[in-house]
Amino acid sequence: MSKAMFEKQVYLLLAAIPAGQVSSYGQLARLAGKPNGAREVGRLLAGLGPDCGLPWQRVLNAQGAISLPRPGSGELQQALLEAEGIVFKNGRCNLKKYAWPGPEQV
DNA sequence: CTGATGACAGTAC
DNA sequence: AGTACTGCCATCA
Repeated sequence: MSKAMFEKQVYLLLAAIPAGQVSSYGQLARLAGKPNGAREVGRLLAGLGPDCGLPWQRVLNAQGAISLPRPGSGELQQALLEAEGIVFKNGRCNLKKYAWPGPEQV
């Protein structure tokens, strides 16, 4: 039951991330109610698929880098984020600058 | 049930 | 700053 709520919260938060901003697995997990459920968030996104209709590409790890198991998808994600205005630096972006929710949202 | 794995995170060196 | 180890939680063999 809580599990369903958790994934629902994750979907909601994911859909709430505005273009040009990114969030981390741990951040979403924390907002969803699981401070240490980062892995569950990643598992959830992995089960969704590339065309689930949600901005899964706006979710990065705590280092602001792409953690996709398949390099091909990683390239796609980076391209999508760059199309939204995210500037990548050596495979990483300024998480502090694009982090959501930022200090102004909190 | 036990052990291993994973789109992670935090701390230690 | 970059690498290594450990911790958490859920799923799979």
